[in-house]
Amino acid sequence: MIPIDEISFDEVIARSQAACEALSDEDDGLKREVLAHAGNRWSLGIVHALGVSGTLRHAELARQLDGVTQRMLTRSLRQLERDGLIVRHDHREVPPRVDYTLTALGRGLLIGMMPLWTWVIDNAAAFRTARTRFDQRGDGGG
Amino acid sequence: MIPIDEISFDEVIARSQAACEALSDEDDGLKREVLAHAGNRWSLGIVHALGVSGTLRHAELARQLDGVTQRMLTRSLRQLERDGLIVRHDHREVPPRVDYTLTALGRGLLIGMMPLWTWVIDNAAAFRTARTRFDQRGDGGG
DNA sequence: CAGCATCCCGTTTGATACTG
DNA sequence: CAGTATCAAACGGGATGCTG
Repeated sequence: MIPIDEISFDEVIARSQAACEALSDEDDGLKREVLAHAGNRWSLGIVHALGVSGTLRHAELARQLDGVTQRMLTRSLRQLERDGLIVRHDHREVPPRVDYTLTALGRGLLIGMMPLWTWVIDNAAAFRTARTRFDQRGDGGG
Repeated sequence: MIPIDEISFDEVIARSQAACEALSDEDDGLKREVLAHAGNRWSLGIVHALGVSGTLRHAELARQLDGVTQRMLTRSLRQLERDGLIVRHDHREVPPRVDYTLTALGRGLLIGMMPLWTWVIDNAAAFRTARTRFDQRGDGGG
């Protein structure tokens, strides 16, 4: 992977350029799609919960993502399944039993997200500061 | 940073857990917020274009993000500015001249996104395959 | 317990026209 | 050229009730 601390910003730009060029027009949509799905209210929580627990049932996920409705949970689950991030296993039993697991792709997402999380944590304060300054600037006018 | 290739999935999970715990309730919202903004149709393209070109004017951005409307470009720009990712520089000239530049925070985003892009590139085919299989499975059922 | 169908709302996105 | 205002469409998200 990329030892980010050891490369210059120009290097980053070059890599970013290369990465974006490697993605064709269609893949560019895919890129945003991934972000959009990840930006959904529950998708990330599902992937994370599944990553931590390994396998979870519908109700268990509903409990861990406290606040989610069945509708949205099912929706998110389907989306994630369609994206190949999770696997749905229907046991076909009389008391319905269905559980979900992360695929290799899903684990890859978790891994790929890590640097972003550490970045968010590291810059959470900066975000708030920027936002506050922007909000206050509305008065003084620029 | 994290030499991802050299750590196990369990390690990733542990780190992910730590990362999620490090984010408080409020910060958790921030996390999704970042993803949501990044998931916007144009935000990512703007950050990338700015990262590559350094400084761009409104019209130049509109050209590079071909397909964007003035409305959405301005909106995305404002959002990005509010998030502290870009800086707006109004030259206050008679033929209006305004240009935008990435902040350190914006460059950080670009850096943090890199692993995710490489992952998307590496797994673009897997995404399509998964989606296709999911779509076809609708017939066979079970 | 798992999941689907229906109705409903707010936000995002976009096409068009207008201002300085 | 940069930005705003308005109107309309698309989508995400949610509450409720029903099925197997």
